[in-house]
Amino acid sequence: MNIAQCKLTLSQRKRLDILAAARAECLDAGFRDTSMDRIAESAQVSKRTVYNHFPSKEALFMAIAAQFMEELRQAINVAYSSDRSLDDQLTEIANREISQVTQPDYIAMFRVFIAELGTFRDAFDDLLKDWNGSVDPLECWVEAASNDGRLTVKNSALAAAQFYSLLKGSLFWPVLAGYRSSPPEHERDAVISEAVTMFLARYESS
Amino acid sequence: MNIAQCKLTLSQRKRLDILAAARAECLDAGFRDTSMDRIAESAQVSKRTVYNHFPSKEALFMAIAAQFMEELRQAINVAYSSDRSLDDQLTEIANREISQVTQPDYIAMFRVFIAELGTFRDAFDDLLKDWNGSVDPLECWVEAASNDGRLTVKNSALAAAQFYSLLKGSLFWPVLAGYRSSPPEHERDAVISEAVTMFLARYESS
DNA sequence: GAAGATGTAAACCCTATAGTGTAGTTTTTG
DNA sequence: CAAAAACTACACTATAGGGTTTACATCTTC
Repeated sequence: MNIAQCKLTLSQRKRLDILAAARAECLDAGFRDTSMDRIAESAQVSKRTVYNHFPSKEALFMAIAAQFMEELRQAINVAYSSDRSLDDQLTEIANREISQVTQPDYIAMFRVFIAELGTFRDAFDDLLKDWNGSVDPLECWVEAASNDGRLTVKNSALAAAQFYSLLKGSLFWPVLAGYRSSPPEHERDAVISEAVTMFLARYESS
Repeated sequence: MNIAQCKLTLSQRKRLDILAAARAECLDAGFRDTSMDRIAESAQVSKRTVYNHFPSKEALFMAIAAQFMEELRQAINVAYSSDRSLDDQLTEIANREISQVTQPDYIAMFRVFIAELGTFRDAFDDLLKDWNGSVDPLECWVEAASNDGRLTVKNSALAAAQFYSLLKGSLFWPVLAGYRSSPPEHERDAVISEAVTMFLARYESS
């Protein structure tokens, strides 16, 4: 459970230990079903120390959420290339997206957040504000391909959303919602390939 | 909060009152954050009566889940028509699906279930068993249109899933996950129209 | 090496809530 | 109407868990 020691002060190390432990416990049992006592024990830290770093359970949870979103911000940066086929590039984008989105931890964390949406809506809204402000890399890609004359797209934001929808609608959301299990590799590939085909059938310049 | 009186015995009425109250409280605050006392009060029933009908909070919750799924089973039955344009028929299917799926109560209930997924996974799996066994009406529609020679589809299940994905990926899932608010009417229409266009661009027989 | 920040352990308070037991009242039913 | 079944009010148990306090130990930094 301990983080690599590095050159951090004891206090900083403990803080990271607490965050890591809290996160692990959340993924394992959900935020509601873990207690500050358990988190402290799992982090090998006294309960009081937890409260020294985080004034309340709520604050600890929001710190986890912020940390998680920070990780997601390492966004997929797919630059458009006029040399490679569109099919190739879209398949690569899709594979990266799906790799991220099918990680068990990602799904579990997402579920935990949805579960707490009712309680923490305001705090979440704050976190989402700048996230929603950022530009979607796929949208940029679509625009670039459009400017290059290889796609005919009017609304690139909508087109990008459509592509994501085709992927996640089969491979992510139903798993998150718990009405199907994680898709096997061959299905993953089939869905991606069909999404690319459909997208190009609609938007590729003739 | 009372159900229409009809010719039910007192006991039956109470049972329905309890279910309705529990459901309302769930939608309002989530299952975890409502108590049996509150449910009893809201149903205008003594707490003991609640426990006479449902042996535990868990049992009560699963009864709500079963009731909810039963309602959803009143599935959309869109018969394929060889007279009407495909565009028209798909738009109608989409509108019905989206109407259902954008109801605030539907979304809230879905969220509650996701929140409890960790705790009740086994019980949910039982509920899902026969739900997953049933045939998807859109899949039937696609097959009918295919047999009629107006669509060229190899995998109709996947094609149906793609169509749903295009709709829900913009209009439902992000709302459920809480990272966007309910879409305004004009966006709803635009997404539906673009989904239909994309679907036909891919599958309509030339 | 001393001051001040930080960590530790354990007891403690307070509140919420699932679930039960009981004694008495109302509704259903034969 | 009488018996059985269901409902009610209410007190009670048991437990969990967030958060605080205290007395003492350890680490960081000047």
